[in-house]
Amino acid sequence: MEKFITVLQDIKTLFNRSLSELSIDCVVFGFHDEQLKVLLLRAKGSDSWMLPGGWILKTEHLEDAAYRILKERTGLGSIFLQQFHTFGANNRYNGREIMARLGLPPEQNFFPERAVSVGYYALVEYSLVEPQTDMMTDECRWWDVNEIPELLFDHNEIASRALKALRKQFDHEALGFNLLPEKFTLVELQRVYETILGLKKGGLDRGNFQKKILGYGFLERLDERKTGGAHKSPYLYRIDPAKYGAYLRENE
Amino acid sequence: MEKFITVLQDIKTLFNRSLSELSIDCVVFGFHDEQLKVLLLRAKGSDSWMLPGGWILKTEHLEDAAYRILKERTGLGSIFLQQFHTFGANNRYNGREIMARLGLPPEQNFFPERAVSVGYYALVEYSLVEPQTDMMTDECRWWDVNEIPELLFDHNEIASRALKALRKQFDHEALGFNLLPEKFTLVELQRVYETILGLKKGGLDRGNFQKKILGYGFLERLDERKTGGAHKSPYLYRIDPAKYGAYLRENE
DNA sequence: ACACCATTGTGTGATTGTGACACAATGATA
DNA sequence: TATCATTGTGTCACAATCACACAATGGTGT
Repeated sequence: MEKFITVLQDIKTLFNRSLSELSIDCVVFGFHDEQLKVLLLRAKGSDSWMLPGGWILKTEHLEDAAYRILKERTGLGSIFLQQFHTFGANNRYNGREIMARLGLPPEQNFFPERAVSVGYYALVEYSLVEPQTDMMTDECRWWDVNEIPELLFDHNEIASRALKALRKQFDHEALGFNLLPEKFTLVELQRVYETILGLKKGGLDRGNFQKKILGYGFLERLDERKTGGAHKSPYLYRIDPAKYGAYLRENE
Repeated sequence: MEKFITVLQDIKTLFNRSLSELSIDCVVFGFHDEQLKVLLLRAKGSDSWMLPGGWILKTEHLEDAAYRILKERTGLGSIFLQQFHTFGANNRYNGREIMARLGLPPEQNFFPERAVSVGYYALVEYSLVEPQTDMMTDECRWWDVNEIPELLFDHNEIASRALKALRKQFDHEALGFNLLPEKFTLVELQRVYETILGLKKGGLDRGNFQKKILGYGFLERLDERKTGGAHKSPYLYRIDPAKYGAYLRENE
């Protein structure tokens, strides 16, 4: 109970320093085992899962807040991060409900009556992430994107909308490698695309996919090959940062 | 001065009923004289122009707030409205600056220290709009999108980002008719597309444009023709709501 | 050591989509 | 009634995409 009171003090201090009506929620995507994954947190002392998120400090740029929150949860600094929608249903959140979930008297609610949340999605390299909990949660782990449980608040809607935004952006911008290690083969990249677009293995024609991706002109073929498979070993590729920058500028 | 005090009372009341750290700004697009137009407001007693916007009521859905603000400024109820970005630079807005602009002592600032703003853009039929001022402004009129003056706060950035978002959405969704009257010719629609995409008259091939648009399958050709031109009179078209709904569902 | 096999790198031909252009039809004008 | 800008529609070349083919290759099993 002592510890609980300390936590509540922390929260009160946080609200004093933050824009208390406005939060950020992040949908962190990773790729592992030929599956698209999402990072979720379990609320302290409950079975309820939620997206990583937090309040924006009064002195803080919105985007900096998103980077800070992701850094706290994943340990990663350099991340592909994209704002995709702001959620403002007037019933999407309820301070009293949170009090109740924490086992506190709802009538003493000190959370804001209502909050609007800015949604970001992130693409990260799965293997580099070390999921970390915060003071409100006691578990943080990856979930398969097709097996997301019922989440708190409107987080299911946020997650599904993030996936939709991700798919849309994938259609006309080359982003797949953000989910892969620095060096990767073209077939690995193809699996990322197939998974995100909801296709089965081989749903994209291998030859055509490789021609298309290489046609963008920002992939650099290394002399190195990936060994270990019982077959011809494929070349490894990596992003050429200069050429990728040029590609981004062309496609505005 | 009496009136001023009344206005300030109004503002204080408004803040008590609203999420005071969070505002909405709207970029209202219209089409007239073969030009894309934006609706701007002039701040009371100054030469400074700004976007229509406002605070979100505590009990109000974010999207309802955007519709309310647009209704107040344009008199229109049914509008194509699209959230496109949320602006959260920590220096984008300054309560003291507003006080100064209103000719009030900055140290008595009662505006929020900082505000984040959700950006919406709207497509409206130019001829139906009756620009209306509010208590903070004394002029409201259309500006050519290429002649937007320097605006207050970060409104220039919001406007240019809205235009970018509009162009992007135009690329892969049929929206042009939202800017036109109920009945229109295909060449009128073509001019809308050319203007928004930044092309000159005839920049799109007429034949190909018509085939493409009609190929979407949601335009209904009327028996009526548009007369008055010194040439063959073109057919009028209108949206078939049922078929347009089907088109939207297909394209997710 | 050697045949085998899944996979890779690359090529080819068919199909589809798009862009450039052509032309007869038409409605107002003089 | 001839003229003319504009409209409705069609054709054709070219580019992009798709479906498929095949030799090359690195590991596996005998």
